[in-house]
Amino acid sequence: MGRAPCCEKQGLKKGPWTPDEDKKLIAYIQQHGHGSWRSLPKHAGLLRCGKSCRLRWTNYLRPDIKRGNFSSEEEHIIISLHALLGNRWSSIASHLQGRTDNEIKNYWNTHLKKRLLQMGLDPVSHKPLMSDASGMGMCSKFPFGAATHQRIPWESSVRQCAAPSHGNFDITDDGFGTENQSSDYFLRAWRSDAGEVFRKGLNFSDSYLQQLRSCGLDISGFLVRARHTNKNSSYELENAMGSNVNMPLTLVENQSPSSALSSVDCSITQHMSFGLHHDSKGSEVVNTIEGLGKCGLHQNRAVMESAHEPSMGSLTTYKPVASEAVVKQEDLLSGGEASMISALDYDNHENGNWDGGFMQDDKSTGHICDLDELTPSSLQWSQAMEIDHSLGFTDPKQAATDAIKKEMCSDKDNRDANLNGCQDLGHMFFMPLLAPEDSTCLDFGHDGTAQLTAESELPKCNMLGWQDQFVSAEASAHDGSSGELYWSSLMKGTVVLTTSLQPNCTNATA
DNA sequence: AAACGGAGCAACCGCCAGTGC
DNA sequence: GGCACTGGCGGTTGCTCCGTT
Repeated sequence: MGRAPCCEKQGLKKGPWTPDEDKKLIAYIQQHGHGSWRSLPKHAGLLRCGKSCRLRWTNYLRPDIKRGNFSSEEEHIIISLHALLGNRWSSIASHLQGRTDNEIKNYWNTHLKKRLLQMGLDPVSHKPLMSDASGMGMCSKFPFGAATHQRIPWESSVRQCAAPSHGNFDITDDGFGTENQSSDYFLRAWRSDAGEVFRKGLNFSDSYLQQLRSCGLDISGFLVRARHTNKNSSYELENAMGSNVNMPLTLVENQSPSSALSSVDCSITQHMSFGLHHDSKGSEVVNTIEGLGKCGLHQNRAVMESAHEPSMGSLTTYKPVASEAVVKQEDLLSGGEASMISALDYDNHENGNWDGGFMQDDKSTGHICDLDELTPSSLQWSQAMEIDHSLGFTDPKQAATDAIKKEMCSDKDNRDANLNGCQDLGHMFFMPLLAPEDSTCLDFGHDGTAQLTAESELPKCNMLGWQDQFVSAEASAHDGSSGELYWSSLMKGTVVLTTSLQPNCTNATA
């Protein structure tokens, strides 16, 4: 196999390796190690060049090579890392035990690249393809492609659902003004025909949910019903598929990473709106907006539609935009100012200039409003969002993250690309600002990795504490040892946040 | 059954960075 | 600093397999 040799060297064989050659190579390396690849063929009795021997060994004969199909998790990691690292196959391979760069490269070119194209994503930039010239049916039918931000999974789901029953799914001209900010974009989507499908779903009519399922849409992570079950423990959540799960640290979804590409992103953020905040009086009514504030997600960054049912507490569905990020608020605040803050609202404009502000609970309305007097300038935000500054959290475990950081941030261009890549992928980062100590919250940090930490060692109410909780829970959902790696992959630009946090989580999609 | 074409993938090529002299 | 050598990496090739016509 392989192409014909372009320059035959005297007496050196090229082309496919025979079993006999493989045996010789394996036997020699097992006994002597490979040493100098240049001299190896001679010593091993092979009529090959050293380079060919090295390639054969590293790509095929090495004992720790993992053969066979790629798992969904591996696919997920490859896509995520490719979004961040590009065609740096060896770097990607270093995060996949037993996989070679060559194998990953081949798998990308033959499978994953096509899959992204089918999803309407440019396999190079991982951004949406433009709808006009691409000729892709989905894009031309549903003009989401013109949006300025990453097409996120929810949008695809809306499209899929809308396709059979809602032909007039044009949200580009609906009287909502000309702004193209993501929040408005989602608002328009929400008010569209397809959005109505979801709004109707709020009724939780079994027959209607069945209809939604029958049109091929996975809405399991989209609609959530919440009820505070008792004073001390968790909120009971019921998603649209009728499954019940318990907070804290539980995802509605329990699906494979590959299927998560279509919806899990939503489910996690929905959880963020619940269960984060324990009412000090143990009230049965969940104030979802307050919950949003507590997790650092500003309501204006989400399309929200809520219905209050006295018997069930609040029922809220929303979808936040993709460009949320973590900021270390201590860099911008001092003293008592922090106590006024209930949320962060921030985004990154195309020019790399961070913008944002602090949010405060408005007790009169129950909503969160801008806290203008504390809103930092764009310059301050830009400085705060500098990855080595605010996103490089100081932590005793920092040494464990250095290697990854070095790889990600080897130069400024790469560093910026990495940061932007995360945002472009719709990766959301949350910070549990001033959350009460008994709160339960998921936090997705940006320092690239995290160590597994015993529960008793978890710091309360700080960034790394939440991070560790996540990792711990995640590790328990997997096999313990993979938690750290998986977390690392998540933090390196993953498309979605996925997997269940508790192994006994009800599978909503079953 | 034969021809065809696409998919999959092992293997090669050229380039580059690191190292030692 | 310049050169040669080595190993590593990403892009590309072309053979084989397999499904379709």
